[in-house]
Amino acid sequence: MTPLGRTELKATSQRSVILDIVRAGKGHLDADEIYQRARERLPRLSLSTVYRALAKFKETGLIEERHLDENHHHYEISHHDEHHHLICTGCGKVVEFKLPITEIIIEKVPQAAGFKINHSGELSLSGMCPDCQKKAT
Amino acid sequence: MTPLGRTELKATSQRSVILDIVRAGKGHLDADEIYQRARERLPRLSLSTVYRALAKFKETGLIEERHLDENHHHYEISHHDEHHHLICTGCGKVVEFKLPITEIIIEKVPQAAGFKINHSGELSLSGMCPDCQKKAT
DNA sequence: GTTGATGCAAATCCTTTGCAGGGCA
DNA sequence: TGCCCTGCAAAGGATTTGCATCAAC
Repeated sequence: MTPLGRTELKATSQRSVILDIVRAGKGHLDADEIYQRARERLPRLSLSTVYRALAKFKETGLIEERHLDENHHHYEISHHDEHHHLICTGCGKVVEFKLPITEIIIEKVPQAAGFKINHSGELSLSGMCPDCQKKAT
Repeated sequence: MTPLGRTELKATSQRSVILDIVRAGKGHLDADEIYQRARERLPRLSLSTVYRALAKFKETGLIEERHLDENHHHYEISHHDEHHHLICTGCGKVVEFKLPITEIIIEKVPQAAGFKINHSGELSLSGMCPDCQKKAT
């Protein structure tokens, strides 16, 4: 079986399909969406396998868990640059952008002095995109 | 019964106790913690009342819901200035700080142009505080 | 052959809802 | 009085876990 990145995880077909889907999903899929898509290729797949695979991937740093909204998680392949999300409350569109928030904070926030902020610092803002603002009028 | 801020909500003893606790909790209590504390004063209180009161308070803008961690919500009295949280992964300490992230983004992120970012934009970072870094060595 | 991964079902956690009774305006 | 609020119990969605089986190393 093709190895999964450079991890020590046992490579199974389930895992490679799941990882594939997360990769193709451009980062904004939740567990259930991943499950639905994976099932088209592996009809006997179970949801718990999806959760367990995602947990392992997260543990080894292959993917990251995001909290775009309040009720469940979304997953994306780990990037190495710091990026964040802006979600339109109108149409649900997700805009990804880069900004070194961590640096900005270290620089401007005295209370953060000495804190070792980890890479997974995440910023999710919501707002209304130009299109939806027009529609709303 | 003492009115609850300047809202039109019906004032009940449950609600005033709950609001009191949220206020005293300095913003980092979840529903169950609020429930436990409120029960000391109102032994017959039910958890659903807590959830319903929090929902109402949120709706009227009296409090805000935060997503400091992955599994449940935290509540705090609405502030009028934009502030964010830095959570220590070692001891769980929460440091609040002020920073006009929204402005910074509008200014530096081209993709955000035209977006109307709403006030509730929130940033939660995690990291390790100086004390915990020492202990970890 | 071992060890870790899977599928299934049941369990758990957090939150919401239905309903009948009760309290504030 | 009328309407909103409450408590209780049951329902709901997301995620986790126990267990026997199975596949990767």
